[in-house]
Amino acid sequence: MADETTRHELSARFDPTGTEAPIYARWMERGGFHVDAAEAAEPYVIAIPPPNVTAALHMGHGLNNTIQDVLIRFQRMRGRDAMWIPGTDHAGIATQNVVERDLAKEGLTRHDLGRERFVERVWEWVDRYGSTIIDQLKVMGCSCDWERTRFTLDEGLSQAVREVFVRLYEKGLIYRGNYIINWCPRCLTALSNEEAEHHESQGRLYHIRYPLADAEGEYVVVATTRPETMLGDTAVAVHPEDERNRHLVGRIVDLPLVGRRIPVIADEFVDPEFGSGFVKVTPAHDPNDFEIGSRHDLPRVDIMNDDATISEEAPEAYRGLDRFEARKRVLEDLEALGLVLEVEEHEHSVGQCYRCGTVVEPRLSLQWFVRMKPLAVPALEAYRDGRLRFHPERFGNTYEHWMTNVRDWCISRQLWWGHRIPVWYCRECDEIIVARDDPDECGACGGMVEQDPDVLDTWFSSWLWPFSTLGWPEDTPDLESFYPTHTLSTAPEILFFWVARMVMAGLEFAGAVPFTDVLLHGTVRDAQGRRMSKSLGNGIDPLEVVDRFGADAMRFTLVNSAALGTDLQLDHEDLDASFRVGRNFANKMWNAVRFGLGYLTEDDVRAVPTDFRLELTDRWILARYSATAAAVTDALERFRLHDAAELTYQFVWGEFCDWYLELVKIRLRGDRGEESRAAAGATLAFVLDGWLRLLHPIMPFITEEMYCHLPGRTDEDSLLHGPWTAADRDQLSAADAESAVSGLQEVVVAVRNLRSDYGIDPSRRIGVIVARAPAEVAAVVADELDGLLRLGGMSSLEMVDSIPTGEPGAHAVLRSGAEVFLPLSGIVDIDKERDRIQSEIERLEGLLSGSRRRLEDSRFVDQAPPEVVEREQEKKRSFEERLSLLVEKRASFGSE
RNA sequence: GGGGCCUUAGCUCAGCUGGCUAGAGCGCUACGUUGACAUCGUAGAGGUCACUGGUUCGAGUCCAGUAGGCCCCACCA
Repeated sequence: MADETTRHELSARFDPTGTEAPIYARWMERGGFHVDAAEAAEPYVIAIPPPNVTAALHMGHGLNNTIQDVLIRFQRMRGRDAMWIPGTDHAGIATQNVVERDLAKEGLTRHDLGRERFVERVWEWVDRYGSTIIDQLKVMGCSCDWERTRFTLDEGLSQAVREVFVRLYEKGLIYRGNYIINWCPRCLTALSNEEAEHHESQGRLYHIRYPLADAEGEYVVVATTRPETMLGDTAVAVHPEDERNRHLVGRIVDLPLVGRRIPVIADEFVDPEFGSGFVKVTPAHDPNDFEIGSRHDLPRVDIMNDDATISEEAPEAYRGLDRFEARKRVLEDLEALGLVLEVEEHEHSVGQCYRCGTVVEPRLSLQWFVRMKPLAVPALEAYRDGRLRFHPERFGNTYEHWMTNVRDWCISRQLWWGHRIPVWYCRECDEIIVARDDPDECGACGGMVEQDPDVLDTWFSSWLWPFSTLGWPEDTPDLESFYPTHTLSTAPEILFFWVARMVMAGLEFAGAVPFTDVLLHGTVRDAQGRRMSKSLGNGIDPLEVVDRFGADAMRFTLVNSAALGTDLQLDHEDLDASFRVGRNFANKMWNAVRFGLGYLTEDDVRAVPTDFRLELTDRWILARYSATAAAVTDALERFRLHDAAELTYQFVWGEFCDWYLELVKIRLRGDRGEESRAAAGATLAFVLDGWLRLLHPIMPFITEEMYCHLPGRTDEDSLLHGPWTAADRDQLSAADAESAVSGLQEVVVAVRNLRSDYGIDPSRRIGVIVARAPAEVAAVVADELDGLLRLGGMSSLEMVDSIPTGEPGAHAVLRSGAEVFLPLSGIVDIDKERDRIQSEIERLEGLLSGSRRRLEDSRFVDQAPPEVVEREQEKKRSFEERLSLLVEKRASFGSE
């Protein structure tokens, strides 16, 4: 509690401010989230997708970590040794960029500092800001095993990275070579295929004439979207079976602007149908051309520097120009020579650096690669034989497709921040040393060695996360107890970057699929459906939300809005509208408990309801609770968190608060004697306690707070370790009670309905007559008469055999078959009543005729399952019965 | 060029293996200070479940096609 209010003076409004932090502190003090390997009999493990160290929490984190916490808390309450491994990622490029930007404010570049000092500087940054996001997760209530917090660049994980590199190298799965990679000219590093995001963009296709060297006035026409790369052309290719052009194979072309003489070659790659059928071949700047070049042994002319300016390999006129500047210049010059035949608008996809958005340059470069095919085979198998499951399932297709078509992974980065590549080159001989420990000298000749200057792709450490965090490559007890983990929850966009690669690494190095279930949640979007991003300024700060509405309200809203596999929309301009649902629900819960506290005693809380003489409504709410608990459990087991939220919400608000609390008030006051009070008290306490449990995974703070407030409990108590649900303590189902209470609800609703139809003053209490109520409904109506009268604003409720005729009033026939009659002489207007009844008759007639049609169709009766037919017959009977009563009623009005 | 998803009340979406007299929250309208809750209560209006065809006793739910929107993958210059 924020203030000094005691149990009996809880404020009418729930204010999470000041209550959440102390609760979290209590959990931490008791070591509530830690699981020791030695005592983990039945572990349930999630490894957090490590956020970037420099990141600040955004709603995507909010959603993902709420999901994980719900799962962890659910399993913890069920008695599993639930362990959630937290940590952060060093995020190579992203972090280096952040620190470089910071340096830039001082007018410095990393080169001014030099490598060593720069890396020190990044570490300082990490030490200063690195724990921010971890602290923020705590504010959200995340129950991670904080003692196990890891960082992808810490000592242990670095050892794992090195071990993996060496093993793969020794196995021949890591190699170094000159290939076309994606180069970011701003970050000045190579990128993997996954790190180059392809976006459709409107570009131009330029058709350019290349004169034949030996025939004046004859040309071949090539088409390109990157004209500047022509400076590096070393051939022109046609398809070997291209009837139109193949006679030119072997001829020589004069490469304009450059003056190089290049051959016309034949290669299968060329599509004879596209354009003129000629392709310019630039082996150093295009992956296809590289392949063609390799097949034909063409020279590779790299015309670009690292920063994408034109290099010394190109004619002087273009040297030093930026690639886009060079493009313009090349076109102008070609234009001047009359060699530009045509310029076409052309939509094509252009790769961009996933960190800075700069257009990447496919470029020949000497890099390190991982051979992926051999790793993909077992990873694919694991999915196909069901050891790995995706939720929603459709992502399995995506996974399968990527795995089947996986290409080698470029893992070297020309950065300073990251795991240094464990490779040394001898200065004296050709020896390459790949080692677990830093070598002092060349093993072959004793010469001086020099370490490769590059670092590894960030994902080269992330892909080891599920086992490196547990101590691998050491054979630790943690690894023994907690690997493989169980569930992985993440965003679909890192399926390839991370998830797929973790599966590969897990199988290759730790001998098992790293997790059995992969949960891919949706994207958080703004009110216009746009992705939330810094640049659009449409993000929502989870901390602000927690501040204003409480972590529980945020968590509930997120879970409730995110149906499995669907995106969710939140309005950054109207947080109140976005998080109202959760806040209001928390308030509702608060007040329901507050009400209970006014009546419940310690004995009630300790009692077992079935020890008492339960009344129908008690048995009803116990049955409803039990059904809800089962459904919620099932939903959580199936990762349908949204259903779990929805189900508890409807139960707590729509059944427990709206009906049970209302009906039980009188009994709690003792108006019906101690026996009745005690049964009500025991039931109320039991159900209250029950749904606090069901909601604890989603709303841990308020449920814990309320739980500890129940009579006889103290802050020493906790829901953290469950048990999950007490529903199985007793056999609680009660079909008779359920149909009885729904009959009762119908009566109340009908009365309210009629009152509203006739505009009866809410404060006016009216007498009501009920006839033909089924026995169980009659019983519960009799039992709960007081509550019923209050709920329907009635002065009396009389049960009769049949409704008196000839008396003016409003009439309704219920689904249970009961008739409700409000004698309202002077208020009820005959015409209106007749119209009302007439339209109800018409509605029922429609339903009845549908029902009859079905039942008269022998195919339906013969082929539909018997229970469906039976249900249909019941429906028909009910429609007929209700209709006949209404028709009779109509007749009593006489004809117009 | 492949692959996937979406189209259900004014808005945001549920509706998983076909049986629905199609739901929720918000919004809207009317009414309400009945001692848990106005962050509330009661009632109401609002839907040819995008369209066309098929399978089926039965389709919002399955299949095919059409239209619109979104996403992922892809070396066609």
